[in-house]
Amino acid sequence: RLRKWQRRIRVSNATERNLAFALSELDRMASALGLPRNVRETAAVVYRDAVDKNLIRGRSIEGVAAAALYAACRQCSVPRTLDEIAEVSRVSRKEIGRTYRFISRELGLKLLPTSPIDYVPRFCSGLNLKGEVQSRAVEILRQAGERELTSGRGPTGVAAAAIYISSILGGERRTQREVAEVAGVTEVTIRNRYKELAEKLDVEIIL
Amino acid sequence: MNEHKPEESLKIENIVASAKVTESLDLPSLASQLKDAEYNKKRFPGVVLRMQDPKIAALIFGSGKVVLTGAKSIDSLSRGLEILGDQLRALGIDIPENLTYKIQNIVTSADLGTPINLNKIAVGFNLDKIEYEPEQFPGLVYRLDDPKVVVLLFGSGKLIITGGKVPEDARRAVQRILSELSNLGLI
DNA sequence: GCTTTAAAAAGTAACTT
DNA sequence: AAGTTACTTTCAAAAGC
Repeated sequence: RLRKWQRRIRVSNATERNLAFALSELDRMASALGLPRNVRETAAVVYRDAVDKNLIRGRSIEGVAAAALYAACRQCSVPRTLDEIAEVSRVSRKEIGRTYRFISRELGLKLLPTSPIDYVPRFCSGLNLKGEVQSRAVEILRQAGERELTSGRGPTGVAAAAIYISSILGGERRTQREVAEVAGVTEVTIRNRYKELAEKLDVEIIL
Repeated sequence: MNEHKPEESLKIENIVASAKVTESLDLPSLASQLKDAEYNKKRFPGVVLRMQDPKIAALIFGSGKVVLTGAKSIDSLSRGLEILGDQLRALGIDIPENLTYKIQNIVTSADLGTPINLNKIAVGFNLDKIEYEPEQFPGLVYRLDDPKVVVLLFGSGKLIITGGKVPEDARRAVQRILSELSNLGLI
């Protein structure tokens, strides 16, 4: 019947319109965060999967888009914190986190907790630190992980402390304030993590 | 102190219970007559009454139903309800002598006595019963089906068990977690 | 889902001294 | 840099938006 066709067309239009809006949102947020294309594409796949499983019901397109982008960053090993995603979204950090948990579970994303190591490249380039300093920071974090110095600590704080230490070891010292700035944590946090790493990893530093 | 007997470290930190003390209550007059009462209908539909003796906070509703929170033992919870009943009777309200209540949630703390690696637990335990986002919160959230409680595990080995209805739920939860950790060689 | 209550855990944040 | 306060997470009930 004609009615049926009109309805299909209407639904189809709405669906396409919503998808187009979601994709433009993903692109807008990704651009604001300077994310590479593969992350945007991953986010688009996550979003489409969420739509296919009707996970949008009762949720805002923007919320799901933001959660999809957050998940995509983690899947691609270029994590952004919930706060960073929230900064370029109109949705609150709390809502993004809640939606992320939901789609993550429903889509079976099985994402492991974010590793501090994944933050090293971004933070180091933000501090103009060479690859050698970067490698040393990664090594410090690897050891820290083995010695249980990362349990319960914020990944960004631990990564920042490791970078602070490696920048000194590599003769390219960055102040706690500079590192804190790019890592988005306070100097107090860097100090606490740094003291812990320094004493438990016998990485003696002469200042 | 409790290093070798996690079960002896169990401590009830808070009990939430509900009860029905009468058929209906006039909250505005209650709020004005009770000393430590607080009432802002715009903010919350119930009267908030804080008791000092057993340090308990009571939420009193117009339906005659009440919620008690803050009790650290079932005994103090009972005493708190009795005191609330007496205070209402002192205001000339008919309140039954033997008030009954229902425990809705018990929050218990415990200590495994040994630090634990949350990352390894996050990998070893059933992924869909666990949530561990150190960026957001330092504790690992573990949802058990039996007993039906939620446990927060910390790197220090300390735990918070919540959602239980009886004290025994916390003990069983700790027992189960201890065996699961030893089965995985994580403790 | 939100509002209000209470309480612990450990990390991080924001102020004040 | 030390202290203090406060917020993150979990839970449940209540009446109503």
